[in-house]
Amino acid sequence: MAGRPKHYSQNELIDRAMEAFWLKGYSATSAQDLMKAMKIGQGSFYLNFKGGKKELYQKSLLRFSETRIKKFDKSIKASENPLLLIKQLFTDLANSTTDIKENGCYLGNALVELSNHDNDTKNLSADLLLHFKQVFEEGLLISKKKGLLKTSQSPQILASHLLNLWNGISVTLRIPHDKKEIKQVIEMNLQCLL
Amino acid sequence: MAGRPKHYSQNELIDRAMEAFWLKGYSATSAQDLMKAMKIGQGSFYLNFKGGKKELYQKSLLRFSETRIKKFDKSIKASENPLLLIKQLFTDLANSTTDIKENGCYLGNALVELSNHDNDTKNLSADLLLHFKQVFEEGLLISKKKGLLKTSQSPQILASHLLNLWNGISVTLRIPHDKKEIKQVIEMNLQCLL
DNA sequence: TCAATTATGTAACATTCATTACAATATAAA
DNA sequence: TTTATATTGTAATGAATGTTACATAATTGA
Repeated sequence: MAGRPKHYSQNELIDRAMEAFWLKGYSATSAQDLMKAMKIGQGSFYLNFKGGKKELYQKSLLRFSETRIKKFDKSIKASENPLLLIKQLFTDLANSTTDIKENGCYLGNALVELSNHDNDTKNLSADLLLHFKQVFEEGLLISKKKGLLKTSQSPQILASHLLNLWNGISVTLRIPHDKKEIKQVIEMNLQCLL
Repeated sequence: MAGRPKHYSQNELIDRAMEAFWLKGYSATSAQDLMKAMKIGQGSFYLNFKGGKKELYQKSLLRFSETRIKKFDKSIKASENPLLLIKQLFTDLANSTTDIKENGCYLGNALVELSNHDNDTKNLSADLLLHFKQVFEEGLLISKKKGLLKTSQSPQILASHLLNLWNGISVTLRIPHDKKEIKQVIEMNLQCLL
């Protein structure tokens, strides 16, 4: 117990690595890219992440969930009208005011790229996306109790629909498009939340 | 003009390579994987595809479009009721009777994996997906003329919705799910085609 | 001040990667 | 049969990969 102090916290490192991974995906982001993004050398890299690149990536997926999705979860639970928050999430996505921009969903990208050749990481990203879906369902259940959601469609199916919409838009935004059109599509897809 | 005859047609090679790419994606599929799948050596590989792996991949994307999407296009144009064909496409997707199974959309995978680090290939896959969308729109226009599509929503927006639904389901299917639930989601999303 | 401990930076490593070079092989036309 | 031409298989190449080893540096507690 003592020793030379670290320059950075591990979470800072992970956040910087996440930026790099988000930009180019897992395979195309080299260990050198990562160390450059984290501003550390190889020594520190393999000291902090003994599992190397793969461990770092998985930790970045977890951190993504534990920051952004948890944040959304809390705001849903604290909100007077969760339906509005959900709608806002999607209009923000279309407006690219979030940092997702044209880089897709961080979890969805992992799911697509690593399916069929890294089962551990695939399962991890899938689990985290399922958690995202649960947050949707929670918001819908609360809304239903409050009388804000009047449709007879079950919150479970609606949550599944919302996760699917999220996955779709995250991909569709990477295709050249008219913003208005995407917004209309989103609005159409949210009509069921009445 | 003479010389030793080829063992295979180039399209046969591309089809076999496509299987390999579909399974593991672009980066994770090595040139050796490809030659093994195509059952040829390095000599033949670089003779047929002078641009190497990248050229082969792009040709596989084009071939995907020129076989499957064109096939769908023709059946749409020949159909009495294009709406039914569109619905069938999605229910087939949910049932995984197509060869997409859990490997996602071949074009969508390319779009997601290669965005932000290979612009040529990204643009190619995006273009081909836009063509897919046009086929949807065509089917909707025909249906409207025939009086099969009664909604006031424009075919353009509906086509955009269908492409987005396709992108979404292709990703969502990779998450552990209940088939019934996905089918309900699809049905809900096709309600607008009335 | 010295020892123990932890972090950092550099050099080296083995492996894999996509690709090239080239000799051997097989066919068609002359 | 010979010549020209095209395909195939093998060996080799050079660059990039992720990772390990280790000497150096910085800090705390004794």
